Amino acid sequence: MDLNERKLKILQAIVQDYIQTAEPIGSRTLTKRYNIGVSPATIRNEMADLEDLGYLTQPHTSAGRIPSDKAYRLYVDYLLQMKKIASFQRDSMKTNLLKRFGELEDVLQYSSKILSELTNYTSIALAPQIKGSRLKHIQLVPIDNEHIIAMIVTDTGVIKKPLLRFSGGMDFDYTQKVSALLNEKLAGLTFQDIEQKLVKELKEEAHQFSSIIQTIVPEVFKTLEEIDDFELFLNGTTNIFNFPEFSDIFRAKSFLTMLEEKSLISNMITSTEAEGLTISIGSENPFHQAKDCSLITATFKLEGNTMGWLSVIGPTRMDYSHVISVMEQISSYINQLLKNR
Amino acid sequence: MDLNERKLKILQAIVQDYIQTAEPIGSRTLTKRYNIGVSPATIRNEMADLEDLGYLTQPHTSAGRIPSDKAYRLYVDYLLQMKKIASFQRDSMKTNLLKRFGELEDVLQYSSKILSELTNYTSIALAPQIKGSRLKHIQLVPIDNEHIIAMIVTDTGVIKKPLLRFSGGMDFDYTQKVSALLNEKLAGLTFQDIEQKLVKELKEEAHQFSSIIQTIVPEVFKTLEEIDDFELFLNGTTNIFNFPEFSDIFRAKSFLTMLEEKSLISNMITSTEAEGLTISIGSENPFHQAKDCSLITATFKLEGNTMGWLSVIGPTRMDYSHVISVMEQISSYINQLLKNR
DNA sequence: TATTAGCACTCTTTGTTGTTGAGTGCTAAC
DNA sequence: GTTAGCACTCAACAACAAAGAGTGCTAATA
Repeated sequence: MDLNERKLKILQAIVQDYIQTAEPIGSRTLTKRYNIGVSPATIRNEMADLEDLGYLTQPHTSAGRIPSDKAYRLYVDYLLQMKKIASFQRDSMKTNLLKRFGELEDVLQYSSKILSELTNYTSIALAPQIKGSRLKHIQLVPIDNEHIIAMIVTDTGVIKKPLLRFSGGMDFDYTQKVSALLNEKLAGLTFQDIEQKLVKELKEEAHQFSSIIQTIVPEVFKTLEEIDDFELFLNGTTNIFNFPEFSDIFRAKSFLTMLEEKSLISNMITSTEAEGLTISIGSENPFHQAKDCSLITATFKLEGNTMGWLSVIGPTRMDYSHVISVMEQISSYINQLLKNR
Repeated sequence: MDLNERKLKILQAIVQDYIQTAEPIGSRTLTKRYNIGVSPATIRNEMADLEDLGYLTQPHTSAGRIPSDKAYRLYVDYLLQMKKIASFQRDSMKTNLLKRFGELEDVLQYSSKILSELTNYTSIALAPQIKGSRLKHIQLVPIDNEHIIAMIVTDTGVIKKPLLRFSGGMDFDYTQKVSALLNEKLAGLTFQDIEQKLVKELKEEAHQFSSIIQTIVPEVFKTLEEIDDFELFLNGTTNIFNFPEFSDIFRAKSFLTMLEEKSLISNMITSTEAEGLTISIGSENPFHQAKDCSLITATFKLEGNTMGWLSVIGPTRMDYSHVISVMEQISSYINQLLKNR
C-alpha cells in the first residue's frame, strides 16, 4: 500500500480544504467541493488507507478527517519543490523596504511588521547576539564628568551603547586617543577573541593608557555581557485570535505565553542553521509548547555569518503556500540590501 | 438619602469582595462573609438605595450587586487618603533597582517588569518623546566612507543614534570639529528650538562648515523625526488571562489588541499631567476600548520636565490597595535615582 | 420608626433528554 | 476495482426541568 496518484490527490484536497476551513472533512463533502472523479465510498477506502499510513487523523469516529503533521510535511515539500512564487506586491514592498536604511535590526523589525500584515500570522524578527560578531568600530564618548558612552558597531550592524559610570572625568582628547588605540588593536576581531585573549595583551602593550584601559575595557565588556540578549521583535501577536483553533481561551493563553518566553522563541528560531527558508511543522518543533504551531524561518547570512532571522508562526493549518511566497519575496529584498550596504 | 456610615460599610464590603471574587454578591452572602451587624433584609434595602445612587449595578434582577466605576472611585479616594503603604519587599527591590544605572529608559523598562511581576497585572513603561527635551550632547561618529552615526544624548537620558548615509567620506577630525561646534551652539536647547530657529542661524554663522552643516543637520533631524515615537515597553500582557472577566475570548482579544495600539496607549498615559500617582477607572478613561479597565499611572518629573511614565493596567476590579502600595514603593526609588544621577 | 422574617417571584446555571445530520465501515452488487 | 446501500456512531443543538441564589414587598416585631 503506497501513495498512488489518487491518494496524493485526495490528500492534497484534504490539506487545502482544512487550511481554508479548519473543519474536518468527510468523503461526501470532498467529492462535492473537489473534482476527484470517484465516489465517496472509494474516497472512504482511500481515507482509511491514508489514516493507516499516518497522514490523516479522525477527531472521533463519526467525524471527517484532518491532516496530520506528516501530511503537512508532504504538502510543504511538494510546495517547495514547485516554488510557485507569486509576484504580488513586489513593487510597493521593494520601494518601502529599500527606502529604509540603517541598522539591520531596524530592517528586520520593519520587515517583520510587513510580514505579519501580509500574512495575518504572528511574525518574529531576531537579531544575532553580539558575541559571535566582529567589532567594526568602537568609540568612547564622554557625556559628563561621570559618564562615558561606549558606542560599538559590529559587522552585523548592531549598535550597542553601554553607558559607563566613570568617576574622575575624562576629556574628549583623551577618550579620542583611547578610542583610536582600541580601534587599531581590536577592529575586525570577534568579541570572543577580544575578551579571551586580547585584553591582557592590550593592557601590557599600551602603557601610556594602561590605567584607563584597565578600568574601561573590562567595564565595557561586563556591560555588554549584561545587555547582550537576543533582540526579539514580535508583530501581529493578536492575529492568532483570527483562527478558530485558538478560540479556546487556554490555547490562546498558552500560545501568547509561549511568545513571551524570549529564550524559548530565540532557541527555536536560532536552531535553524541553513540559509534560506526552514519550515518546522507541529511536533517537529523542539518544544512541546509549539506542538500545535508551524514555524517558518528565513535565515540571513553574509559571508557565512548569520545576520538575522525572520519568522512566521501560526497554526499547523497554515497557508504555507502564501506565507512561503511572501517570505521568499521579502527575503530576496533583505539579501539584496545586505549585499549592497 | 445620603451615604451614611452603614452604607459606606456595606459598599466597601461589596467592593472588596468583588475585587477578590469577581462574582456579584448578594445580601445573604454579604452577612455571612462580613460582619455588618444587620440582617440581609436591611442590607437589601441599603443596596437598593446604593443602586439608586449609582454605586451598584445588577447584572440581572435575581443576581447580586457589583460595584460601579463610581464605587471604585470612592474606594480609591478613600485608599489614597489613608495611604496605608505596606513596606514589603522594600530591601530586595531597592538593591536591585539601584544596582541598575544607565539610561532612564532602561530603568523604566526594568521597573515595569518588576511591577507586573509583583502585581500580576500588565505594566507599561513609557519614555518621553525627544522633541520636548533638551540636547545634552551630540557627537558625530564616522563609521565608514558612507555612514555617519549621530549620537544624541538628551536631558531625559534618551540616547538616539540615527545612522546617516553620507557619500563622500569624512574623517574623524572633521566630524570632531563639527560635533564641537554643534555642541557649543546647541547644547541646552530644546529640539523644537533647534529645529525652528537655530538651523538657519547656524548655517549662516559657521561659514567654514557650511557645506556639511547644510547636509548633515537637516538629515539628523529628519531621521530623528522618523524614529521619534514614544518608546513603549509592555510587560505581563498575558496576565489578563488570570482574570475571569477576560476569560471570554472577545474581551481578551480586544484588550490585547488595544495594547498593540501604541498611539492609543501612549495618549492615554501621557494625558496625565500631575506628578505622582493618577488613577483612572473604567469609563473615566478617554478611550472606549479601555472602558472595562483601570489605569494607574506614575508620572516622573525632574525640575518640571516629565522624564517618563510607569503604568499598571487591569480590570476595573483591580486590587487598588496592593497596586498603589507597590507603585508608591517603586516610584520613590525611581525618584531617588533621578535626583542622584 | 427602623429592623427583620417570611414569601412569592425572577432569572441564571446546570443537567437531562431527544433529535438531527454529517460521517463512518462493511457488505453485496455492478 | 468501484460503488450503492445500510446500519451505526457521535457531536452539536435545542428544549425542558430542577436547583439555587438572589430580589422586592409586606407584615410582624422591638
